[in-house]
Amino acid sequence: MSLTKFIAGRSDDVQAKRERRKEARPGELLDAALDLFVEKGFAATRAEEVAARAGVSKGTLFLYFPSKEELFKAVVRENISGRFQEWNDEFEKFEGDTPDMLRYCMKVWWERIGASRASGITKLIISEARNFPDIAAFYQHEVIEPGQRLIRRILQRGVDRGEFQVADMDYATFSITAPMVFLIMMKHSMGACVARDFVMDPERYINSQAETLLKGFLARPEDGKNKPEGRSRK
Amino acid sequence: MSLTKFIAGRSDDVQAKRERRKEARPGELLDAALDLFVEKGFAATRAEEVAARAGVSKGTLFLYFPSKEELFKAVVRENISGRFQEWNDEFEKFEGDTPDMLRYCMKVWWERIGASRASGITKLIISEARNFPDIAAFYQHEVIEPGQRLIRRILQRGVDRGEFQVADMDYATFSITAPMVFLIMMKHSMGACVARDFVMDPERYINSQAETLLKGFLARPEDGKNKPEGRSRK
Amino acid sequence: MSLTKFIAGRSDDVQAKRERRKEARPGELLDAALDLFVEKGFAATRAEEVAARAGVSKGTLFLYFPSKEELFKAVVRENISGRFQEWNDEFEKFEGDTPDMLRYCMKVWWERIGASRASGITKLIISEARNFPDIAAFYQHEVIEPGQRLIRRILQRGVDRGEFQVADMDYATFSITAPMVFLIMMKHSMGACVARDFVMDPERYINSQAETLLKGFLARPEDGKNKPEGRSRK
Amino acid sequence: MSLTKFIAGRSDDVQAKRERRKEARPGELLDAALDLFVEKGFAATRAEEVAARAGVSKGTLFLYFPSKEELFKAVVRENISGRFQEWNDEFEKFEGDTPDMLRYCMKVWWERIGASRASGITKLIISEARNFPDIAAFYQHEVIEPGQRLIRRILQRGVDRGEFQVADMDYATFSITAPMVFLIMMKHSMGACVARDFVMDPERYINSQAETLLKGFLARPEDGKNKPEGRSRK
DNA sequence: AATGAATGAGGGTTCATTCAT
DNA sequence: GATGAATGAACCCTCATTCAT
Repeated sequence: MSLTKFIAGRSDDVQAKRERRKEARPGELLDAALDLFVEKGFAATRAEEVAARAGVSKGTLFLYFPSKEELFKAVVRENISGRFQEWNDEFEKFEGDTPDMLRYCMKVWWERIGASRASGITKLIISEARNFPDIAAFYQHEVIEPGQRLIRRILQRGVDRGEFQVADMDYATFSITAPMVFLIMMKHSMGACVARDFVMDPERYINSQAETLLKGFLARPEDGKNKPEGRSRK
Repeated sequence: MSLTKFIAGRSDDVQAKRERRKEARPGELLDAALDLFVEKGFAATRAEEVAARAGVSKGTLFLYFPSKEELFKAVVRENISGRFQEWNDEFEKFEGDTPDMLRYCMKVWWERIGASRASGITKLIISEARNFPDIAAFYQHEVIEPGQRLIRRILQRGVDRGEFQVADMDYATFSITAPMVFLIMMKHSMGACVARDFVMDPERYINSQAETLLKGFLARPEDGKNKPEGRSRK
Repeated sequence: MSLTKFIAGRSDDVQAKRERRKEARPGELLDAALDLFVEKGFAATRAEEVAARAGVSKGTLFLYFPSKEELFKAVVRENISGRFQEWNDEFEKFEGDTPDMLRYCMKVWWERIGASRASGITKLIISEARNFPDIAAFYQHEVIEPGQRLIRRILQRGVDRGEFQVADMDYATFSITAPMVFLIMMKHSMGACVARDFVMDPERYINSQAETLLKGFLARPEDGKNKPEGRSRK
Repeated sequence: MSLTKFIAGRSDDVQAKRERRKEARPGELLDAALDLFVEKGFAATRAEEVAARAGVSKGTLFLYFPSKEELFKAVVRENISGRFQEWNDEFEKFEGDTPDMLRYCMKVWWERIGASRASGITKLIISEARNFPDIAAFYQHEVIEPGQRLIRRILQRGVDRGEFQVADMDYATFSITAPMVFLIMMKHSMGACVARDFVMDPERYINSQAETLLKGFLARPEDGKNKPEGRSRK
């Protein structure tokens, strides 16, 4: 998943151990840092702790990243691989009906992002946005906007094929985004702290949410009689 | 309920004017602290800054709150509205149909929480949950669960009256919660950092979202034929 | 001597002790810092040590000076009081002959600068010039150049009154400056490290030097016959 | 005399070319170190930088010098010329008059020390004396004192031959030393930082200084009437 | 011998907290 | 009660030094 990890991955070959470790270092550090930043936030994470979790000393961390802030930025960059082109292609070739496409989209998002450690990044950025506005802007540009364009393209396909009826594209897009954000924040914030007498199964939630949204999007003749927005206040 | 409220003695009593400022101190500190904690997070907020914004000296802050952490907890307690009883009553007496009730519920949430400074608390808690698990648990208990019970009651009413068809109560509840969480995080995190070429109108978004969800909830004879969730279980 | 010291000087009045200490702090810190910087150089002086010598904690130092570098700059500024105007005036009114004037000038320099702790500043700046080029330039501007103008004025007076014969004004000025620099470096560098089997008496050295220079400057008819410089030009 | 010289084996022997670089290592390191120590001082010079400038790795530096401090001492030892015997011989054979001898002495000092990189050592030692008292003492012993003996011998020759009249031998010696120290400190400290609107030509300065001093030393019948030092003793 | 990755003690700086006034 | 000067623990970061390769 991570470029660095990938490089470091060739591990059982005959190679000087020192050499191999050197190549693996940045990846190990970024790994450790991701966990800790997600868990405790930027400020509460101590550089030494990151180093320790990566199995190196404090000094080594600063051998690879010039400052804690740069480490943070590297963590973000590392985990934002622009996978959107690939996904676009994948959806370009999708042949089923659009409701299935949306279901697949959300399922795939969960499997590849939501359920993976990458989701921590979103939590991290949302939590630290105000302290790292440039990172936030970068993320907006590199992740949020491409993601929303992808969703919008699916919705548009549904509309074009007469499958969906969408009153407001922008807000429909947010409707699909919201449960993802919600899920991530649950997973990494409240959910991590709360006794599990009731735990949500994210996959079921995603499915349930997809169906609920779909019922809303599905075009039907009688839909016109429902009070649509536009009613909308102020 | 709130310890801090108790200390501050802020009721609607009639107090001598000259006593006013002194009595108001803790409230002003909590106010300032809320703003700063929401804006920068717990760790990045300096005690002195809070004091300065409240117009008092650093020492005074510690006169009212024994530590920064206690200040944080007081901020949370102070701003966690225990208004659910009141809202329960309000909805108990609601006489319209349930779709209107849900619309009204979301609208009212936006007006009283989402649009007000109280929304900052949610952002704060979600961001800091991992560092303050007891606060998170407290919030879960005092806010999230009552809130969800309220929503669930509305949904149940719709089901009971034959207006809604809800396959899974829990996840339907989350469907209504998610856009609220999403809205708050946008408002206080990313949204605060990103150039406003496209800004969402939260009220319109809430409306749009309500309608989308409603379309999903609305009971109709043919609905049974839609593939329900449970389908793509892993 | 120091502005801050002067302010702090009003010490036996009835004043809150805390208040008084606050006013005295910067001066005490600058005092301690001067000693240590002169003794050990900038890098080898630890902030904590400065604080300790001033009788305060490390944190207090940074209450008054935002960084070690700013402390250094403050030490330099503090000790470079532009006394040259005052000295100019003093010499303007001088009524004796110019040889006496030069003798007086060097004597006074020794008493007021060379023998005082202010001389440490010169040593400090000369030693650290390469690491603080802006400080060096500042010193050049504020101290060296005014000092040399003063000396040059004296020499010019001697020439104008027919007492001196000066072939090259610039280099004559350096001839007077050199023993001062020499004396300071001896005092604060080598001299401080070397067993005192032979110690120079600075005052006698200054006198001796003055006489030697004066013999060189004294205009006499036969001087023309001495081989002047210009001879062994490269 | 020099330990480092011994290690480096740098004599004028004919060595195999391929061995050359290896054998030259310590010398190259000392060279680089001298430059950097002179430029930035001991503390501000980083071991890695020295190694880099010498074209080797950090580890190699510590292969030849057990510590940075030992490197410093080696730099000093290496560059402290024990040339005084040679110079003594040279001056023993000098046949001109003593004023010319003094002129020659200062000129030669400038050419061989002042103008060369060797002058950096003096700056270095003067700047770092307090942190390396043993080095300072060593320098005093090995350089300053032999140098002063040499000067004193010249002065004595002048006195013996009736060319000079010297009231105080010690201070006269310092009079000749001072401009050299002054010149070195200018060259390596202030002078390196200051805009060159006025730059001194060291050779001319040395000449000028020699003439000024000579005028002071030259014995003449009327000299007795000048107020000698001893006058304004405190 | 040479390398350069790794170490960790050391020092500058911050800031919550204390306490004399 | 209120103040703000003082404190010192904690943390980031540097860099001389070590050592496996």
